Formats: sequence, structure tokens, C-alpha cells
Amino acid sequence: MSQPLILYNTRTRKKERFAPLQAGRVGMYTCGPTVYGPQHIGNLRSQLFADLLKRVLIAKGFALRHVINITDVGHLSDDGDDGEDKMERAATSSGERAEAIAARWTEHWRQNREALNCLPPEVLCKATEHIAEQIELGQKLEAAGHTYRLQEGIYFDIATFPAYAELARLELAGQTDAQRIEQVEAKRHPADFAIWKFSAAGVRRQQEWDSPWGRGFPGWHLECTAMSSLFLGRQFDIHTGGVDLAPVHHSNEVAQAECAFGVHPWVNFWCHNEFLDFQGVKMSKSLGNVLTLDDIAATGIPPLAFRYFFLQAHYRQQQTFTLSALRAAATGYRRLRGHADAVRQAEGDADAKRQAPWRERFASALADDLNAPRALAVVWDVVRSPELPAADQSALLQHFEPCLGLGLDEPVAAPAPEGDERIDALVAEREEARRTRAFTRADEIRNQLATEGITIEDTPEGPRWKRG
RNA sequence: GGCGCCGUAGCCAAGUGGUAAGGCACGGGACUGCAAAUCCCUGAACCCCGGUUCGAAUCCGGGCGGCGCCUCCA
Repeated sequence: MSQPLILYNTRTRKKERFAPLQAGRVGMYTCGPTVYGPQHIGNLRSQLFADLLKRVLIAKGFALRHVINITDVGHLSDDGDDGEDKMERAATSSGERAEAIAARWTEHWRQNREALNCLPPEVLCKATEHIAEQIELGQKLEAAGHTYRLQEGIYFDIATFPAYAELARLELAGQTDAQRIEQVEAKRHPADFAIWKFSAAGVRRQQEWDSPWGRGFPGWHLECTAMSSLFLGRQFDIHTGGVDLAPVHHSNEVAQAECAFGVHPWVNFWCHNEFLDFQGVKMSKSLGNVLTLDDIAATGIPPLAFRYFFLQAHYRQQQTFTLSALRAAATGYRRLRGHADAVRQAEGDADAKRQAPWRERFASALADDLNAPRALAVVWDVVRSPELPAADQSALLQHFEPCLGLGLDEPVAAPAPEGDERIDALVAEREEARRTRAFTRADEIRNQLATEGITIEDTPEGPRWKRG
């Protein structure tokens, strides 16, 4: 377990040995949700990735401070720079206060994470609760000559930050030719971005604040820089997010931070997860091919089966999602969990020495850029090794669980006797029929219940039934 | 127009130079009155072509196909 953790760093495009700035302590920032609606399972993949990383860091013995932000203001709804704010639009169309919408979807997101066994962050911060810090950061940038004023707002001038293209290896020259979207014409460079947007003349926004530049609201990128430095300091270890964030959002964050704080590199390790593909393309709100955790739960598949599904692919690989692939994962997950349950009470002595090879293989899989699929293969090897005493199997599974977060440490929920009198009576009648070898009648009852979606399992302790 | 990723058995998916992990499904078997659940056994030479090498899924070149980013997006 002492082997070094190797992580792929987007900043250097290499797998690197992870070492924190301060020995033993890690500061990690994860870009959180924009809370104007539900998160889909593709978004959730980013949370699962960050959680896997967090769990492995903890297993490595690091003391971790994990910060996640809630974007509850300032997100534009469409291409270009004059899109409508997503929060404002959601509020306008539903007649609710923006705060109410933000609160509802923040809670929904939090419950999703909980259902997926994502460890809670040490700090969960909201953009609207740190407006002052964002303004202060903007003023710093302004004072250092990195901004200019347009009618729409205060913009960051990327020409003042030569390292702008570094993180995402951007071709800024080629970008000028692209011209695929309408830009704010007056911008000096298409990649310049707003740090503060003005409320439109005569418009009273639900979410707006006074600033030295005028009434308005902060640009999206400002919050992450302001809040991460507030909670993690001017330089920190790890920043995570989806791959799509690197070229724009994260590049902008870097520009703001390095210009305001005079540091480089601002963040040591940039870690990005790939997309979840669905129906041949990435799952995304704009394409409309989204599924939520609620949708999955509605099919009777437990949320943790989705976590298991996630662990079956490497985080830096696009993962193909289909419902049947998820069902397959759910079957494997159910069996794995059942096995963990079965060996938990095993008699006999566990022998740490005997377990060592599996511990070693599991640890090295995760240490190698979080290779969860390989780690899962080790898990199954434990389960399918008859020569390994049950007590050792159990000890190993419990040893793995803190990294996996699959709930292998919890008893499988009892088959919940639902107590439906009619069904109970039918099941009892079937039992009686079986006893008297009236199998035709017995099967008739079973088939009848099957059409209602009820399955009967005959166990040594008698029959059991369940829905689904 | 620029940048990047991927193409492994029916499906999901590891493997980045030395005789191809794992899960699911299928098939066979055990168990069962029959099923279900569970357990055991079982399958693949890696998109195509050329090259490097004693040896390539793994490196290089070309081709075909898919995806992503450069624009709100995880």
C-alpha cells in the first residue's frame, strides 16, 4: 500500500507520481453542479471520478480537504456571450425564486451523491455566498491591468497572460478563424471572457449585486478561482472536472489565479474524466439524451449498481452507456454484494499474509492512475478463489471497500416482506399444492403472480416473493 | 480550418513489445417436482494494409470507421 500514486496530469499530459505541496496533506477542488435542474448520470460520472480519487488518496493515508462548489448564478444558457443566465431563465419560466430553485436542485444533487456513496466534501461552497471575494478578485485583476470594459461587462484580456494556452494546449491563432459562433464583437480576442456582467439596462434581475463596475453578476469562471483560493490557498494540489472544462473554464480559472496571485503553476495536478456516451454520442443536456439517477431507480436498478458500472471502465476513457450494459453491471453487482454478505460471518482465522498478494494487486491497480477495472478484476479473483478461506475473502473485501464505495460492508437488505395478504395467501396455497404434489395448480399460481411482476423464490427457509 | 481520443469475443471493458484481465449474456452441468435464485465448467488472436522487430493488440506509416474539443456543457 506504500506504492506511489500515479496520476495523469492534463497540465503536463503525462502520468506523474503524485506528491502534495505539503507532506501528508492534500487540497482538492472539484467543479460542482449548476443547480437549475437535475444532474444527469454523465454529470454524475464526474462526481464518481472525484470520489474515487478522494477515496484512494485517503487510503494512501493523506489528510484531505475536498472543496466542491455550487454554481447558483452566472451560467449562460447558450452559445456566445449574450446568452441568458440559466438560473434566471429557470426562475422566470417557473415563477419561482432563483434561490428556491437552487436550493431544491442542490439538495437533489446532494442526495444523488449520497445514493452513490460519494463521500461528502469538507467544504461545499456556493457562488452566491462569495460574491465579495469574487469582486475582490476582479479588482485585483483590474488593478494589474488584465481587464477591459465593454458595454456588456468587464472582460479578461488573455493577451496579458502569455501562458493562457498552456493547460489545454490551445491553438489560439486557429481559433480566430473558427468563427462558428457569434461573439461579443468588441472583444479583443474570441477567448476573452467576462469576469463581471452588467445587468441589462432597465432590467431588474433576481440575482444581481452592486460592484465597483456597476450592478450585475459575476462571470462563471470567477467563482471557482475565488472560492478555491479562499478554502485551499493560493496554490493547491488537485483540481478535477470533466474533459470539456479544460479548454475554457479551467483555462480561464488558471488565467485569473495566476494573474491575481502571481503563482505558477496555480494547481499542480489537473485531472479530467471523460464523457459517458449514450446512443452513440456524449450524454448532454443540449443533445437531450440524458438519464438521471431517478430514471435509473425507476427501472428497479439500485444507484450503487451505477457506481459499479462506473468502476468497470477507466475514468479517462469514454464509457458507453446502454440500459442493458447497466443491467449487466447490476447483475454482477448483486452477486458481488451477495458474496460479500455470505462470507461476512465466516468462521475461521483470517491470515493477513495469505491475503497479501491480493492486497498488493488491488492497490497497484488503483495506484496506476486509478485503474478501477483492474481493481475490480482483483475483487472477482478474490471471490472466485475457492482456495482462499472465506474469512480471508471477507477481510479482503472489507479492505477494498473504502476505495470502492460499493456498500460491501453493509448487509444486503432483507427481502422486505411486503405483507400483502392476497399474495401471501396465494403463496401459501401454492405451498400447500406443492406439498400435495398438485404441481399444475402450484405452477398456475406462480405464473399468475409472474404476470403481476412478482417472483417467487423457493428457499430452504420456505418460499419468498418479491416484486420486480 | 485546428487540436485530441478511440476501434479487443454477442454486450460493457482491462491490457501499450513476449503465447489476450474481469463482469454480463449464451451453452453445458449441479441444485429444484419444474422453475427462480445460487454455484461450477465453457468462448476471443485484437478494424484493414504496409513497415520496424527474433517476436506487436501493444511501436511507425497509410486507409476505413466512431467520438470529443476549439461554443453553454461533467
